[in-house]
Amino acid sequence: MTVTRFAPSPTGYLHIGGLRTALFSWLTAQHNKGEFLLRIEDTDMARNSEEAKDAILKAFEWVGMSHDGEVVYQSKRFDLYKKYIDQLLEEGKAYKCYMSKEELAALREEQMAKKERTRYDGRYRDFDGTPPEGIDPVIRIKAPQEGRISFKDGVKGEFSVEATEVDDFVIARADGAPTYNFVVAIDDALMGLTDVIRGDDHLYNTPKQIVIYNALGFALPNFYHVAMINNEQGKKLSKRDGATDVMDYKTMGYLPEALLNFLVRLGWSHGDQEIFSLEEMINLFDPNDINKSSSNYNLDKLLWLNAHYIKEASDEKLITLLKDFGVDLEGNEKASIILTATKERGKTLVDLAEQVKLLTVAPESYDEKSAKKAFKGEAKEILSTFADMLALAQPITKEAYHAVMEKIVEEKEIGFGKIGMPLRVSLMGSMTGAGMDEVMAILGTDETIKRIEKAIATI
RNA sequence: GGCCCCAUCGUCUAACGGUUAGGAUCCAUGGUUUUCAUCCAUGUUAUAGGAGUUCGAGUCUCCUUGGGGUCACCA
Repeated sequence: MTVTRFAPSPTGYLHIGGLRTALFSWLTAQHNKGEFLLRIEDTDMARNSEEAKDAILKAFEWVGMSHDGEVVYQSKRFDLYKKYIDQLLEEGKAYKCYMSKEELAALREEQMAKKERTRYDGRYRDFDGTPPEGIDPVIRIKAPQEGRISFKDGVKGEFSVEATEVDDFVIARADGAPTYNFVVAIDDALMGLTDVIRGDDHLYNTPKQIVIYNALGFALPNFYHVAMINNEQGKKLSKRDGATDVMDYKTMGYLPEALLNFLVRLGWSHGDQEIFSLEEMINLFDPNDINKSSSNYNLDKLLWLNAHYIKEASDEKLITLLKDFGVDLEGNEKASIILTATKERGKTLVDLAEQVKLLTVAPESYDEKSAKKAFKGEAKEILSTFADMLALAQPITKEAYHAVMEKIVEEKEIGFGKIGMPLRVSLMGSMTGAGMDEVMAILGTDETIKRIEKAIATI
């Protein structure tokens, strides 16, 4: 059975790039009817935070990517890691290193001065003398000293490094706490991972983890190292490039399906297809099809996708979503007609909420340019006559309102714009928006007349 | 700096070594719409540069350039 995972460290919010690799992992699991596990990498007690962990979990909930089984916390597995450290020590595959941090720093500086690669020199690898006083040793793994460490990567292809590139790295700190590369290898193996899909910033951790897999006799999973997402200039994505926190997208009025559709197309494609439902993604996704090159983040496409998913969304769904944006249409008998009049005009839920408010809340003021253009000449008189005609006709449907408009155009022998423009500004405050007949049907006769009279008073 | 990875329209991407280098987005223009938006149609824009292999290179090789990653008792 296919088992994949996402393994964030709880030091901040869920990053948009992290969500993409998580999505790739999740899709791989779903496609193969396998499992997608979640593991919190909280071995660094100093940097962890409970809030960060909750924020990550919340983001997953929002996008609807559920994980299988219980969330695994590395901080609760220290006994387990300790057992493996002791085992390696016993088998002579790991050893205690008494080098102080100062000595290590000095060594590093020396190597840098000689423009060499900085690496531990293995001085305690075969040490059997008397250890120096007052130093709590770290535990280092005996990494191979010659040959190459190689593996097949599903994205990058065959990948290998010189064994000399991997030094005897620390697997347990002086205080006994295990380190990242050590616990990742153990957990990935013990949790039964078949496919490890992660950012390619982990590419160089893989040889280290392979050293651990080999020392402990674990079978290797398949590795997929996905290239990073950069900003539009091809530079590393930072906060200055806009939102990097997944939950910011919720605040900005994006639908999770739009965000996921956007992300799945970064580094992956299926012919000319742009729109993917979750089901289609699951059916079509294969991590072996992930592109090697990094991709750049660009908001245009996300906005386009979001507009698409808003147009597709059902009224019930939009009613629920809009509640977070200050608009409550629950129980409003005109909800449906309001949404059909507005949903094509909003690229985000924020936009959509504004459009809805234009209809449900009378304009406070009139856009200066629009008013100047619309409230001139005989506009005042036309509006007044129109209000009278409405009061008399008491139309209800959109068609009935349209008939009244046609009537005034005919009787006064004017163009449609002569009534349309001033009416629009009176009702909406500016010259844009939904069809007038639609708007009036939503407002109702009383409210329409009220807004017209208010406008007339300002002319 | 050492080691490694990457390179097609502005952006996301497609193209058994053989296509007029395709689609989407963006932008522009036109149509529909009394307006805006939607929708539809049309158009502009790309194989980073240089060698080589080949009858034939976006695709294979090498160099250059550019970008990225990584070199912790962080994860």
